[in-house]
This record gives sequence, structure tokens and C-alpha cells, in this order.
Amino acid sequence: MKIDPKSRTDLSAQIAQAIRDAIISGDLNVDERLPSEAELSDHFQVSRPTVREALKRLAAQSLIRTQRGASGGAFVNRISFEDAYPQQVTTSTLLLSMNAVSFDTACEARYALERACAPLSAERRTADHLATMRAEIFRQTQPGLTDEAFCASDVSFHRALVDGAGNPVLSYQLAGAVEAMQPLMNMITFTARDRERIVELHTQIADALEAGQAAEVDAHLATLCAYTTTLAHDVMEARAKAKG
Amino acid sequence: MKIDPKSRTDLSAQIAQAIRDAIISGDLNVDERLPSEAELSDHFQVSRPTVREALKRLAAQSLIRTQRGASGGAFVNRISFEDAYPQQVTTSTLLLSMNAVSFDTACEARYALERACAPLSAERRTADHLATMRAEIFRQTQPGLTDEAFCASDVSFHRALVDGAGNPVLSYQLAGAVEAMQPLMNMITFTARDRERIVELHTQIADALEAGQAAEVDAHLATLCAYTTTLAHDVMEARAKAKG
DNA sequence: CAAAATTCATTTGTCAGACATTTAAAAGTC
DNA sequence: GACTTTTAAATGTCTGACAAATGAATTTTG
Repeated sequence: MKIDPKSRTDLSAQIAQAIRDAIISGDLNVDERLPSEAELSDHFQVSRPTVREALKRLAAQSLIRTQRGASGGAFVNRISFEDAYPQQVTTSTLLLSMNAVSFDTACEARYALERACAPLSAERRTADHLATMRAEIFRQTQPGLTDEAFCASDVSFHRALVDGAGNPVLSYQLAGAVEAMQPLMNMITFTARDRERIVELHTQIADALEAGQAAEVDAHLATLCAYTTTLAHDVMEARAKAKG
Repeated sequence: MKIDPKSRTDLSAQIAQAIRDAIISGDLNVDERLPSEAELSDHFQVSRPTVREALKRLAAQSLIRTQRGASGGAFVNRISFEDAYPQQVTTSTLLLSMNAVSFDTACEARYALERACAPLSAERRTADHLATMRAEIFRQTQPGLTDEAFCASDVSFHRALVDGAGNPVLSYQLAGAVEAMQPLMNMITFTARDRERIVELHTQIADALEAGQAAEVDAHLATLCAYTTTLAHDVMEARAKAKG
């Protein structure tokens, strides 16, 4: 693990990268303790604050965790799917909002990925997944539900569908695509009729999943995708008209 | 933006979260300049090193960038898909290796997602994407290619397929699933016959994509998925036998 | 006057040393 | 032996300082 003090990049960034490489390559194993800050600053010939900045960078990526006290220190963290979820969602959300990704593009990606999960979910979903979906559908029928709460429930429904595939890798990758859509969905105002139609499709999807009919699920998801896109277009047009 | 000095969590973590929230909520816009470190340490009533640790955390997530000199400072960064790619790949790779995700699970996720891209790619892939795929196929036929190089080429081939869908969100989400598989694939030793079969399937996929036959692409991907899984199983069994 | 060179102020990057706080293990006490 | 106290080690935080980069203002120069 070496750094170049003459480089124009920050020393803390270089040190973070050196340690990161050691973790990725397996030189440092899960739960292994890193040298203490004092030892690291000695090794890299930099001050302790600089080492600390490097360690905080790694902590921000959940690559390490720190513990105070005797026999404390920085330890290589076993990144769990749970840790990675929120980061994935945050990044995906910002990617969409900062790069002005169109509703259509995001929606297309989301449903393409979700449909990829459908066959697996139709085969493996547990009673628990179905119960979650039914509960969310019920919530969606409640009058007085705000648009935001409706969208949140929609996300929960679809997450249950994805989780039903019983593949943590899929769930993780999908988390970003599904949850990042929420801010975009929140821009839509759902009429009572819109909600009715969506609930109907959700019910059909849940029924098909329960019956293990993959093709049905896929078809309903495709319909839902098209419907959502149309809804968004109508809203945009109405706004454009109101503005012009 | 406020923090709780009495909380048991690190001040730098709290400050980072406060600024992160401001970015996500839109209180801080892209390219907007944050207060200087001195001003921030004044605002949060902490020392400058603490503020710096917080800023480094945000920099590690590409949420901000810093610039030295007069009129320098920390600026909200527009996260680009290019920035997010490597982070996504790093996290996905570590998730697989650290959580002992089985080859089957990772492979299933990868091909499920890839097949989701197939119809779009069949419709939209450019000549450029096809050229990349053909070039990689050619490389895969070269004798003397190491297993590692073969895997790398395989990844490039599949990335071209995914990029062919022309949806940056899909490409981003898939980057993790496709590239994170590489270390797992590297554990396999490919015989000449294995490579021949894979090249054959790759060629069929490229042909079908060129002809715009989505169903064909999907079928060949399914075959490739099954073949890869079988290959991996054979390797595992052979090793288990050699060991026992 | 205009252009080049210089100075200057601002801001991040780095350093040194210190103290506070937490924590587990060692030492002491009953 | 079980409990309490002490101690040492480690991270968390602070203060103050200097280095380096950078843009703007100022001065010098042709």
C-alpha cells in the first residue's frame, strides 16, 4: 500500500483508494482490523487528520466501521444488502433528478426490470409477499389517501413483487430503479378513476402471482407500464396547456 | 440544517447527513457552492477538521467536489452515470464476494435483467453496438486468450447488448449485475469446447439483435444462462471430487 | 493606454500537539 | 471467586498554524 505525495490528488483520497484496493483484492478480509490511525499516519507518512479523512471516505461507502476504546479501531465491514440499499436508492434518485431523466426513460427501465422478476416471483413468492401486496392494495383503496402516500404504497407493492423472486441480488439492483421513481411519480396527481384502474391492475397482478401464472403477471405489468406512461403524459400536457 | 451535539453518533456523520439531506431535498442545487469550511464550522459549532471529515464523506459519494483557491470551495456535484458506474460495480462486487452469494443466484439475477433489456436492444441497437459485439466475439475466438481475458471480453459483449437498449438507467442498473459477475466467472476454467459453444451463442445473439428478432435473442440468452450454470456446476463438482 | 507582472486575499490541503471519551483488559479489593 | 477500580489504547474533537492554489485587484512596464 503506497501513495505518491507529489501527486496533485488529495493525500486522503489516495490513501482511501489504497485501502479500498486492499479490501477489494482481498488483502484485507472482512472483520479484519486496520492498523490504528497512528500506525497508518506513520506508514503513509502523513498526519493523523489526513488519515482520518481517508477513513471517513471509506466509512461513507460502508467499507469500514470504527469502534472506540481499547481493542477498538477500524474494521473491514461486511457490506450487507441492507447497508447497500439506501445508498443505491439515494444515488439512483439523484441520478434521475440531476440528469433530467425523462419519466418515460425511467419508467421503461423500471418496468423492464420488474418484468424480469415476474416469472421468478410467480414461482417463488411466499404467502408473506402476497399478504404484503394485498395489504398495500387495500391501503390504496382508502379514501383520503394523499397522492404521496398512494405512491409510497405503490412502491411497497412493487417491492414485494420483486422480493418475491427470492433473489437478493435482484432485489438490490431493483431497489434503485423502483424507489428512485417515487419522486417522479409524486409529480402526478391521481384522480379517483386513475387509482381505481391502478388498484384493479395491482389486484390482477397479485391474483396471477398467487396462481403462479407468469405470463399473466407479465401482461398486466405491461398494461400498467403503458397506463402509467399515458397518465404522466396527460399530466404534462395539462400543465403545458395551463402554462401556455 | 442542524445537528445534535449530545448524540452518540459522530458529529462529522451528522453534519454529512444534514448536508446530504439538503442536497436530496433540493435545498442545495447542482453546482451551488456550499459555505466555506470556516463558515460551516461556525454554523455547526464544531472545529474545521470535523467539518472536513463530513465533507470528505460526501466527496466519497460524489455528492460534492472541492476546489482550492479564491472563489474555490465545495460545490454540489451533478452525479453523472459515469461517476456512478464504478461505485455501483465496486459495491455490487463486494456484496457478492462478502456475502457468499452463490454462482446460481448471481447468474440468475444477471440473465433475468439482461433478458429484460433484450427486446429494447433488438429494437434500438446501433451499428456501433453490433460492431462492438462482433469485435468481442472475434477476440473470444483467438487462441491463447487467458480465461480472465475471455471473461473480460464476455463482459464487454454483454455490456454492448445492454447499452444497445439505449436507456441510460438500464445501463446503470445493469452495470453492477453484469460486471460484478466477472470475479465469479473467473473461477471457471473454460475448455476450448466451452469457448466454442459460448462464441456460437454470442454469434446467434448478435445475429438475432441485428435482425431485430427479440424472441430469438431471449431464447439464446436463456440457453446461455443455462449453459453457464451447468459449466459452473461441473467445475464445482470436479473441484469437490479432487478435494475429497 | 494596454498588457504583463506582481501582490493580495480567500479557500482548501496538511501538519503538530493536545485533550476528551470510550472501552476492554489488567490490577486490586472484598 | 466475584466485584470494583485502575489503566492503557484507541477513536473523537479542538486549537492554531502553515502550505499551496487560485482568482482578483494592483502595480509595473512596453
